[in-house]
Amino acid sequence: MARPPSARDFAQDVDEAVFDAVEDIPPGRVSTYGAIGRLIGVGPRRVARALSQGGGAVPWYRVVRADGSMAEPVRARQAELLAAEGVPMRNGRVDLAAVVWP
DNA sequence: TCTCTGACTTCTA
DNA sequence: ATAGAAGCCAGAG
Repeated sequence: MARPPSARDFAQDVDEAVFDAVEDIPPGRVSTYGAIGRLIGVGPRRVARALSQGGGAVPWYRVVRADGSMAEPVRARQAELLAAEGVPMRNGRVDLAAVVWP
């Protein structure tokens, strides 16, 4: 639709970029909020927000914190899903050195 | 307009 | 390794 860009459209575009980057993560690998945010050009909190809103359509569980830990609300579920993909974990934290995705 | 909050990160002690 | 503080981005009241 020919229509002047608005702030809301821009935000939606950023969300798409986040989802695209998350979908691009191969199975058995994980990435971090900060890494994705830097690739896209937004802050890590913006990535987390995008996933919390519409992460249901993407492998959000392949996104973990910078230190390998996971978000509280989904921590148990995420650990289960990652373990199912063969992601090595250590005391509740993902072994980023082994599965981190550039 | 201001303030609070959140699936975050990084620095310093 | 743990803890506290500052920074950053966007939505809700």
